[in-house]
Parts: sequence; C-alpha cells; structure tokens
Amino acid sequence: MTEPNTQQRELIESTEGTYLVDAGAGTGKTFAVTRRYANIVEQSGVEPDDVLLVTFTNNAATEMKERIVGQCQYGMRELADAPIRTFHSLCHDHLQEHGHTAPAYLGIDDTITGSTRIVSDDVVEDGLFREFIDGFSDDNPAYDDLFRAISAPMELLGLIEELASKGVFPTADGWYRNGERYLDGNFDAFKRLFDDRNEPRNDGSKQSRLRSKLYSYGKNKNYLPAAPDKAEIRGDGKQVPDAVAWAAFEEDRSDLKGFVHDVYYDYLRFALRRNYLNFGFLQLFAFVLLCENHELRGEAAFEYVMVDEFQDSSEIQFKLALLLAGTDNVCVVGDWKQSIYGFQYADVDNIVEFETRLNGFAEELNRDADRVRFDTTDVTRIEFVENYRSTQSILDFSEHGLLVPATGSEEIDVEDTRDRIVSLESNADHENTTIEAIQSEAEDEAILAKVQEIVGNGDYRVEDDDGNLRVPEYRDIAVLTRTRDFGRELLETAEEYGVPTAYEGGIELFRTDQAKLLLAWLRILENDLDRGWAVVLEEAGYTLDEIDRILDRGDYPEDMTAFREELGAMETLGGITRRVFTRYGYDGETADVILHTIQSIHSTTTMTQGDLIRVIERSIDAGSTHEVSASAGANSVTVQTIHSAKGLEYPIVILANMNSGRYPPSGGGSSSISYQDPVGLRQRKVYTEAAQGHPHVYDNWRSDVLRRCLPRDYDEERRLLYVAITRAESHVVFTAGDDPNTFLEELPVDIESVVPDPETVAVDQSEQPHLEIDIRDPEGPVRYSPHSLMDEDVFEAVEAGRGLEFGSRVHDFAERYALGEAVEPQSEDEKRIRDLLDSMDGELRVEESAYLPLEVDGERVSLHGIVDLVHVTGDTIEIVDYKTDRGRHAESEYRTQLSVYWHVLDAVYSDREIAASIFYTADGERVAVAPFSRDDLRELVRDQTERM
DNA sequence: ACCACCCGTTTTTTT
DNA sequence: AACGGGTGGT
Repeated sequence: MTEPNTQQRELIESTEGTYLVDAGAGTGKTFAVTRRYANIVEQSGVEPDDVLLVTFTNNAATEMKERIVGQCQYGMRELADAPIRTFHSLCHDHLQEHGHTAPAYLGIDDTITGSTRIVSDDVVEDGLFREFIDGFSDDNPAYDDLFRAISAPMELLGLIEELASKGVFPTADGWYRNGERYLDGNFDAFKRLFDDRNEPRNDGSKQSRLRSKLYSYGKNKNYLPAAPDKAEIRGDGKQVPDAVAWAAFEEDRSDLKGFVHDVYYDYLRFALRRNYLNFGFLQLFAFVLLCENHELRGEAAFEYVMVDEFQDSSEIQFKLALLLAGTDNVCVVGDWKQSIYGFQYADVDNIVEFETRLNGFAEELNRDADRVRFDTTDVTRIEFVENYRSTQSILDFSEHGLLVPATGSEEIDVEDTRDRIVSLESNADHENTTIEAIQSEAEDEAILAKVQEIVGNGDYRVEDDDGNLRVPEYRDIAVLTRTRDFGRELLETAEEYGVPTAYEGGIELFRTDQAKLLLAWLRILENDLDRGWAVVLEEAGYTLDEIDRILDRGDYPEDMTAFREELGAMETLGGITRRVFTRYGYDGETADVILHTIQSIHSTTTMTQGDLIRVIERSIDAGSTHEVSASAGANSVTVQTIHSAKGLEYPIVILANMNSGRYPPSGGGSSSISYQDPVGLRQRKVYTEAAQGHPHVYDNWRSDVLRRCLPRDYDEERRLLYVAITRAESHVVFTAGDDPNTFLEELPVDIESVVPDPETVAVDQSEQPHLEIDIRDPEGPVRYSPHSLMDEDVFEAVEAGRGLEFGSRVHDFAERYALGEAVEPQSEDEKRIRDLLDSMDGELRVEESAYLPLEVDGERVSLHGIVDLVHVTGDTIEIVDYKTDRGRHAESEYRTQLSVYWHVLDAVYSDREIAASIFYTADGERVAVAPFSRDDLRELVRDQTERM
C-alpha cells in the first residue's frame, strides 16, 4: 500500500479537530495513523514531543516508530524518546518525575519515587496481596464478620482492580471525586434492564425470562428470616411484580462500602510502604496527579493526541487521554468489533458510545476546574471501508460472526447490530476462497488431516507477494482457538504425527518440564522426598517399578545425592535454579524466562525455598502464563489463541474447538463482593451472629435477584469469532468435535462429518519415530521374568507373593513347576501344562522378580501384561502364553505382548530362531502367533503406555 | 404444540 | 451459574 484511499487520506490530512475513526480489520489502520503522524510533525512549529501516540503494547509502539521513520524526515534516533508509547509507560514516567506528591492527594502519607517498582507478575502480586490481607484482617477485628462471609479474600484484589480501572479511588475519609456514585449503582439504568428481562414472551403466553430464572430463587440457599419468599418474588402471573425491582435494588450498603474502602485504601498504603505499584495503581496515581496538579497537567498536555486500538482502552484510560489533551486535536482509532479484552478492563462503550462518553467525562472532569478546555461536541467520524487483507466472501461471512446466537434461546437485535457494522469492501485481486466446516470425533486428527489436505492443494491456492496464486505451504496456515489448552493438546498430537507446528503466545511456564524439574529439586531440598525424587528419577529414565523401589528403600543414586548436597550449599534461589538448568542442559528461552521470573519474585520479596515452592504450586494451579518467544518455525503451522492472533493475518485460518462447552460466567460473577454496572457494589453473603440458628453465613436474597436481572452478555464471544474469521486472507475452516457449539451450527456453512484416516495425517511414514526396544543393561539381570513387562500394581503384588490375585492357579502351578519346585498337578489343566513343560528340553525360564528395562522411542516404559513361559534352546526360543480356553479376543490381545517379547528377545539372542505361541490348557492345543512388525507394534505400544 | 418445571453437565481469554 | 434436554401437564 503506497497511496492512501479516500477515507485514509481524509484522516491523514485532517490533523486539526476531534476524530473517531472506525477502522475495521485489515483496512490499513497503522498505515494511515503513521502517515497522519508524519503529516503532523512535518508542520512547522510541531515537534514529535507535541504529539502523543498511544498504543496498547510496547511492540505496537516500536512498530509504529519503525513505520513512521519510513514516512517522514525524522530518524529512529530522534523518535526514540518521542511520546509514542502505552498508557502504562506514560503514567510510569510521569510518576517517576512528579509522583512524589501524588499519594498525598488521596491523603496517603507516602511518596512515589524513581525507586518504586512496578509489579507486573500476577503471581508476585497475589503473594503480596495475600500478605496484606492477612495483616489487614488481623488488624481490623471489626471486619471479622465480613471476612467470615468471604470465601476467598483474594477476590478483593480483583474488585480493587476493577474499581481502579473505572476511576473509583478511595481517599483518607471517603471516595475520590464522584467515585461513590459508581458504588451506589444507578436504579433507572437497572430498571430498564429489569423491565426488559421481565417482558412476557410469546405474546404474553409465556412467563418472562426473569421469572423463569427466578424459579431457582431460594434453592440451596440460606436466607435471613426477613427475606421474601419465592411466591412473593415471582408473583402469580407471567411477570415478576414491579415492586421487586426496587426492593432488590435498594439496600443499605454503607457498611460494605466502608469495608471495601478500608481494604482498598490500606492496600494502596501497603503497596507504597513496600515501594511497589501494580499496573492499575500506576494509572490511578497518574490520573490523580494530572487531575489535581493543574500546572503539571498544563505541562504534560499535548497539542495532538492519537489513540490506536481504542476499543481496548479502559474507562480510566479514556479519562487520562482527556487530561493529556491540551487541544481538541484528539483522534481515536479503533474497531468495536474487535474489542475482546473485557477481562482486562477494556470497555467497548468507550468506542461505541464515544460521543456520549466524551461529553460526560469532560463534564465530570470540569465540575470544579477547567480540565478539558476544548469543545467536545464536534466529533468527525471517519469510516474505513476498503479491506486489503481478505476476499469479499470472507468479509461478508465475518459479519455473521457478530450476529449468531450463542445459545439456542438467545435473541440478538440483528437490525441494531447491523446498523453499527461498517461493511468492508475487499481489495483482493482474486476471489479464490473457501469457507467450510468439519466435525469429527477425533478433532485433533481431523485438523491435522485437513492441514495435510490443504498443503500443496490447488483448491486452496493463496496469493503470494506479487499477487499471483500459488499452492499453500504449512506456514500459510494458522490454527486459532479460544483456549490455550486446546492449542497445547493439538500441538502434542501434531508432534506425534510429525506435522510441523509451532505454538505462539504465552505458555504456562510452570507446567513446563524445566519448571517441574526445578520444583522437584526444591522439594528434595525441602525434604518433601517422594514427590521430588519421583520426578527426578523418572527424568533419569527409571521405570515406575524401579522408582517405587528406590523410594521405598531410600537408596538414591549417588550422583544425585551428591548433586543435592551441591544445591544445598548454594545461597540463592537464582543460583539453585541456574545450577539445576545447567545440569539438565536447559539453556533455551523457557529456562531463561523461569530464571528471570524467579529472580524478579526474589527481588520483590524475601523468600525461602519453601515460599518459592508454594509460589510455583500456586502458579500451576492458577494456570498463570508468561510469554516465551518461540523460535519461529521455518515452515510450520502456527497454533495460537485468537487473542494472541489479533492484529495478525494468515492466508488460511483453521478456527478450531468450536465445541459446545458452556461459557462460564465472566468477571467477578462468583465473588462474594463484586462491583457491577449498573447495580453497584454488592455482597453475596453476609455473616450474622445475631440471627437464630446455624450456620451463620446467610445468602443475600437481594443479590440473588439482581444477578438474575443482568443478562449474560455473549457479545464479546461473538467479537472473538469475528476477530478469528477476519485473520484469514483466503480460506477459513471451522472445526469441532462431535458436539459443535451453537455458533457453528447457526453460521451459514454446512458442517461435514469426517473420520480422519491416521495414514493421511502422518507426515511421512519413513520419518516417523520407530519403536526402539533396547535392553539398557545387557549384563543386567540374568534371569528375566514374564512379570517384568507388566504394570506396577501387578509387579508389587507378585513381589509380595500375592501373584495369585492376578493369575489363575494354573499360572501359579506353571511357574513353580518350571522353577523346579516339587509341586503336583491338581487338575487336568495343570497336567497338560506339566506335559508341555516336560516335552521341552533345554532351559526353561520363568522367574518372578527380575526386571527388564525397556525403552520406546527413547523413553523408558513398562508394559502391561504377563507372558508365561520362555523356552530357550541352543538355536530356538519359544515364547508361550497359557490361556485356559479360547476367548473371543484371546489371540489378538496376547499377540501384542508376545510381539513385544519377540522383539526384545530378538535383540538379545540375535543368533536364535524365535517363535511365539498360545497354549490352551483346556484342550492342550498350541497355536502359533505371528508377531506384529515393529511399526505396527509402535502404535499399539504407544496406546498402552499412554494409559499409564 | 407449547409451557413450567426439573436435573445433569461443564467450567476462558492475558497487556 | 446457566445451559440443554427431559418430563409431564394443559
């Protein structure tokens, strides 16, 4: 794109005034914004320092700078310090320079200085907050009743962050500015929701949605005696009585507000005393500073303000932008359809209701001083309609994503939504496009089979850099999913089949092998021996059987105990971590990030090994993630979450995991104390000592009713769908398991059921890993056992002399007889076995306690199953398994085990002829069994090992 | 055919 | 928590 289109030109050239730009996916937003920036700074008298360009990530800021350098006279060096940055980094700088007095505006007797750290790691902040809240509850016995009713005090941190993102801050003796209004809620707005939910359906014949929901009012609940009963709440008609709205909304919440205020305010003081701020507090104090310090605001204000990705901004960020705007030259660029960061406090209404909010916020800020000194009523809208990424079919289809219901009963205002969508027009030269959907019991395999089908297939041609069509490669394909879990599992399956894939985005750092080993060694150091050693020994290649025995006896390998001593002598956690990684040769990105994370945790708090263990355990539980940049696979399929794919584009998008998992309630839905627009601050449970009876924790009936009045909003799920579809240039494939979700069912695309053929999935059979059966220690146990290849429970039982639990008397007899014990056959079966054994000359081997370490594809395994007899002569070996009679599946079942033995023995006794057979003791018949080939066995063995 | 009621199932995203 | 689906009544 070298020349701007009409709408882009309008934005680029209109440098003065207030603009709201609707820039849909792939419409050249960055191009236009950077050109506009270049245009502004090239005016005489305007320097880069006069222009604020806000992005939401540091990467985006860097990209902007790079693009700008290519479009104007300024070089990278001159732009290095230009205010092209995120809200967070801007706030950080202001506080470093002028933040000294910021806390005083809230009545806090502390300061922010250059040494105040930013805690960005959730796990670190959780730990700090935990420490704070423990102290707070000890220091405030007056709040004991409230704490008794709160199931998880950690919820309070989420509540504080939510309030901070809206600009609700505590002061020494109340709430900052009009913050309290938020906490009280808005009855009129609530009543509108209530009435909407309370409308009878089907022309009045069906009860309202609200009344239906209130069916479970009081179920499994424990209300205070004064609570209205169910009949009173639901009424006897199709609607909930009107009076219920006020009865539920109106409540004396002064105690609750007081509690939240004190927790919030004291946590701010705690953080400052500990000399740290979180992201939310950074913006909180910067806002207070800019609001109160008029002189500073004047200095800090910019002549031009541009905010990119405005749909990702939070309420406090919108207000910050207003404080930072010295003139009406404010330009926000974004796409409401791509607002998918609500959980991060992004507020889509910032862009949807831009004009209203702009005026409302300005009025509020100007209440007691002239803070927003420009006319906020004159906003020019610019709509980008030309799309440079996708084909028209994909653009048209993507709009359906915003209109499909999420559940069978959800009704969407299609007209209203359509009106808000600015339809895009494709600029693509070709219309070679496909949109399809598949469902399969084995979704992973179906996806991989589809990938194999697509690669090199003329039906899926894509556009190359010169605008010509070519057949696709792996690198042209991205698999996008809503959840990380699905992506991770797909990646594992892909590795098995050898399909080249690369995962991009945050990984659950503490669930990696590196972290597990580190945790194991920390546990060994902390004397949590079994849990630590089991992992370490397993990594070293010991079988589960061996590990059990080492743990029982405590005779750990010498080099490992020596290593433990070495670690024990080390002084820092960072040192221990480094040493563990060195031992295992972990020197990649993941190890680096773990080390870095641990060091950052360590420098923030004083921590012991035990503390670190608990931090890692909590991180694992919380599934907290850290960004680890994967080395870009040369030519591989990208697997990532839709969130991390935002802003990217791929010729072919496979939108996976379109399955019917219910979407769980979002944002604070289940917390004991929550803030929610428009009902305000609410408490779900109360502790009332004075009330009769037990237990003392009572559910709040008002909160129960209010909750059911607030409709579950699936809009963000739909926008997620929209974002995913619009990543595609030419082709989209939706995939689901056996139960597609309502989205997929309602989209105008036929769902094809497929049964993937594993043969077509695997990349290249000759490059597949082969079954490597190795006897690690050929000198090892001379006598090996049929019982060696079996699961650990059986092994233990046999060792303990309880073998009969797992084998018939016949087997017990056979074993003893073969071992030369003086046993007499008691039954016909046993006689036949005796005859069989007698007929065999040479060496009979049937032992019970030896073991046979096996390796499959480089990993140690133990196998299920027992083989009863191995008969070795000078030039033959016979493997025999006894079976009482011919069951339906006997032969095929035993063939696997016999085959494993066959290959094991083949490796040891390469000079002998090996045969396998089953001996049916009921009729004394022996049936030869042909062993599976190694390749066939590999699949079967994998199945078995996976079950362990 | 439609409705109220009842019950079993499933459970995220990350600057 | 709230969805889909089953049951039994009108």
